[in-house]
Amino acid sequence: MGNTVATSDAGEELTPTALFKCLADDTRARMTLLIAREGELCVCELTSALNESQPKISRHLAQLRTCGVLEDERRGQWVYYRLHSDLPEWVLAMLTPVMQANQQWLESDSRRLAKMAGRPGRADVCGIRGC
Amino acid sequence: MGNTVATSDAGEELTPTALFKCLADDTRARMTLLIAREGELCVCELTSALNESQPKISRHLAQLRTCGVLEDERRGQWVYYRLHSDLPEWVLAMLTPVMQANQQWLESDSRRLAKMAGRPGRADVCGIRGC
DNA sequence: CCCATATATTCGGATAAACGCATATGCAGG
DNA sequence: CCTGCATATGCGTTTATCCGAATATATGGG
Repeated sequence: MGNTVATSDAGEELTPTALFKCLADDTRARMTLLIAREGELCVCELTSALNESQPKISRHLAQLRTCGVLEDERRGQWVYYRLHSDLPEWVLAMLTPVMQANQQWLESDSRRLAKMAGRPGRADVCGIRGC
Repeated sequence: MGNTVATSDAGEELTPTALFKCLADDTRARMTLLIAREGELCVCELTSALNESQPKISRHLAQLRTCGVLEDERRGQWVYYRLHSDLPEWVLAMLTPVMQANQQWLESDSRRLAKMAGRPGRADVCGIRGC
């Protein structure tokens, strides 16, 4: 089982400008806020949620990972992305109100995510919890 | 006395992406955080603080004004910029921790601002309060 | 009215960012 | 091993962004 935690460690220090640049794209902003809300999501979930091509999603994820905003972990055939565990406090303090106040902006994405068939690692098909 | 409050009103709604794009530039990020800290600053103060050309500062200020992040007010020969009074709460909630946690990142800018000679509307020359 | 200072805008040109498409890599299962 | 699904990356092109230099507008004062 190839479980690999990517300790990309962000290398560079995360300045305000660098962070804003990372988030200054529709795809990246939506993904980051979705991930902040859901805890973690794999590439195929993000592809469905944002309704974009897989290469596009993957390339933007790589950017967020390189910036140190996200970290990835492979579990079997899927790669899950979540907020980087070494993220400075102020980044979380910044992201939280943005996410909370913009739920409606994420609505169509979260609707597609909820409707997605065959989600890995979750109770599929049947949307009822504990089914 | 040509006092003019620019009610630019932001027109468009401020999405997370639009906001991040506004701030995704070193000049704009620095100016915005400096203004958030100082309350308001005029163009010549920002030009000194950031040590950049006046056209460059002015162009970036225009962008921040167009986005609805800043509002401007002319007082005599100077134009003062401050955070837009109609800014959604979540924008302030986002900016505040960024500003507070990155004082050191703003250090050289604030040092230049403090040392600036001939600042309008403030006690010049002598740096001592109540002088 | 003219000058000095403060600020805004226009114009090319250079650089970087984002995209679509094709392709490579990685893992699971038969 | 071979196939299928998930994910990543390389490449060429289009598009957006940023900049310096020059210039335009606005204000206040003699």
